[in-house]
Amino acid sequence: MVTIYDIAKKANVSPMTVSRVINNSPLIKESTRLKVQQVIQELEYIPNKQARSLTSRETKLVSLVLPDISNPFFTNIARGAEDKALQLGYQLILGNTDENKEKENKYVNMLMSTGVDGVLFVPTGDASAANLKKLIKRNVPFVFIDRTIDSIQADVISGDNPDTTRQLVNHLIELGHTRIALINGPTDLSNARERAQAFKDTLTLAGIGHDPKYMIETHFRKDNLNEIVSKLFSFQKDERPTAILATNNFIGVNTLRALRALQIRVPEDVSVACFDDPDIIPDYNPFLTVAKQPAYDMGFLGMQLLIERIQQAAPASYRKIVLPAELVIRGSTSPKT
Amino acid sequence: MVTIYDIAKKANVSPMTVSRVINNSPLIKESTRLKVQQVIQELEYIPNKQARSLTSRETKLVSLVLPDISNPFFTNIARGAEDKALQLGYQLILGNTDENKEKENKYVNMLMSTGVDGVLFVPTGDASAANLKKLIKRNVPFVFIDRTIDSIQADVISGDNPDTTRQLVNHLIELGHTRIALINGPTDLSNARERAQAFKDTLTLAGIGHDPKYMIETHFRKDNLNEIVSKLFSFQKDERPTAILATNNFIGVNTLRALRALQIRVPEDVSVACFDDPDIIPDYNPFLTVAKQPAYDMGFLGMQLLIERIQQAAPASYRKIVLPAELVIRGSTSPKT
DNA sequence: TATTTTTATGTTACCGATAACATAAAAATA
DNA sequence: TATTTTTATGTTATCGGTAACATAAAAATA
Repeated sequence: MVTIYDIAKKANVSPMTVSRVINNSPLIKESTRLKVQQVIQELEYIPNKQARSLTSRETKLVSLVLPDISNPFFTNIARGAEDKALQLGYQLILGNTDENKEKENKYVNMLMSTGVDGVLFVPTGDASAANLKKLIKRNVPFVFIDRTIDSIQADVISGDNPDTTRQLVNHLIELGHTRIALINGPTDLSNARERAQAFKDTLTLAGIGHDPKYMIETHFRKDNLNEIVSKLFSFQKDERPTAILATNNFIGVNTLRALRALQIRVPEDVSVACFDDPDIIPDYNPFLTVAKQPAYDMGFLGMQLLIERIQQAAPASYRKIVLPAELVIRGSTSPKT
Repeated sequence: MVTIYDIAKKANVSPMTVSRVINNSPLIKESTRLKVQQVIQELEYIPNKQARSLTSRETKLVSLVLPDISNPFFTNIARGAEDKALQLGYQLILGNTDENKEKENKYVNMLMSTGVDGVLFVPTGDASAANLKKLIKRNVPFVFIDRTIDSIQADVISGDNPDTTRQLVNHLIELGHTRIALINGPTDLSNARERAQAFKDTLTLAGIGHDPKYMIETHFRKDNLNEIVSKLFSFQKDERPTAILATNNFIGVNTLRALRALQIRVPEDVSVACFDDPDIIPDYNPFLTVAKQPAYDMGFLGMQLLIERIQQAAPASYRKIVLPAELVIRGSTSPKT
């Protein structure tokens, strides 16, 4: 490996002079600069970042810890985050937690050892607090994305959960639905809690009221929901839901599949809407009515907040950026029959 | 930051003893080991990987350089690669080239500086050779995934391009199509070349023959193909293609969109099939007939080959693993009318 | 008990860069 | 020309680990 010592020897200068040239120090004579740069070119020298970070105390590495990159919502977040990171000279380390606290813990430990300068973080649940406290102790800044942890202060980028829920529920109400079921993620996640609350509030405000039997809690993962859905439809005919709101794309698709397995037609027998598009390149005939959260922008802005924080260019008080979603009405929702 | 020196002082041993405990050296007295481990726990010591890699000459970082993580084909590759990396104790740095040689070059330079132990590489084209030669010079192993570069030797994981093309073309032929157009990626990419060749061969073998006017070259990116498609349909009626084969998912969707814009119906007026599903969670009613390449496995196996290579556990001769695709027939292809 | 061997621990130097200080050369001033 | 100031370069120590060698303590052997 070519080092500054090799360059120094060949250029007849001290290693420190080479270092100065590399770092564009202004106190270098033009002739020396040229001579050294020439040798750098010649030997194809590339600075060793590990050595550098030992003194500089920064690695120019950041991480994005999220549940599953193959969820298109997170795929877009990742793309936005990587774009911003590259633009600002950082490299992105990716981690998939699968909503699993042990995996999350493993990543946090590895990342601290690797010395990442900061983490864009989608927590797996309230138990993430312990992991985040480790980061705080080590002075590793992080930014919450999509979800927060009440007990931990940090910058936040999230969708507008109350407003988005309201949009979706009101869309269903406008179609004449009154028995609307909510299939939600685990309520130890802030976004699931906020969506559940807004769901109830919106129904109450519309004078419909809510009933716990229509509010189901499951996971934000690919899963089989046959049992849950069949239970919803085991009610008496005039008690069965005529619409289902799924609080993320995986739940939306899980629900569609369960309905198909149970031979319940969509939208004839039941309307279905969800948060986030399951398709990243909407196909010819996308089917699901969704509220599209601006995932790419969330990743992009999140990375920006993070790097500002890393470079101490951020205000002392934590920022919370809430982005609106766009309702896209498609074939999976129709007027109540 | 807590270092081995802090541990050493508190435990009344030398830093080297601490280092030995951390690395499970067998020459440590049990009582010392316990004492040191106790202090490590107490001070929540975490080893500094940068310092370590300075002597060990490995960073336990690997990179995946691909065109665009938001293409579901590559999303799945990424997920597979990350899973394997984590399993073997490596962290994954992600890079999106957007099929752009300059971006690719930028990543390669950054990665060498960062000191990644290896790279899983989807080259952007023949011009990638220069970048790869830099890696070779620095002794950074890499594995090709999806595409190769003729002039560069390395392990390879790819789909079975000839066989997959054959499956798709034969499916169209069986439906009665004879005027089949190919909308392909740039033929300075090995996969595009192989697909073009197999396309011609399959048609020839079927006694249909091929015509350059039905073979279009474009990009493997999201793009507007209105012009290209409208040209194909500007032929006399009995010369117009009745089927289109797109060589990746983006081209497939681009084509569908162009056809819709031109009010050409699918599959009534023209059948469309492509490589790789555009949807990662196939929606309720996926439309496109596709050949699904096993992207997750490609990423997983690719990472395995790479890490074997890094750890010098690989055979001297380069390995090439070719994985078959699965034809999924859906509504975008139908018998010729 | 003295000597050798084994086991456990410590010392020193180094990985590749840079910060902080020291010094030499050149330019400006007296 | 001598002295001061400025500019350019060099030296030394350090970041946090570990390899290689050195040495001390304990155990085994003579």
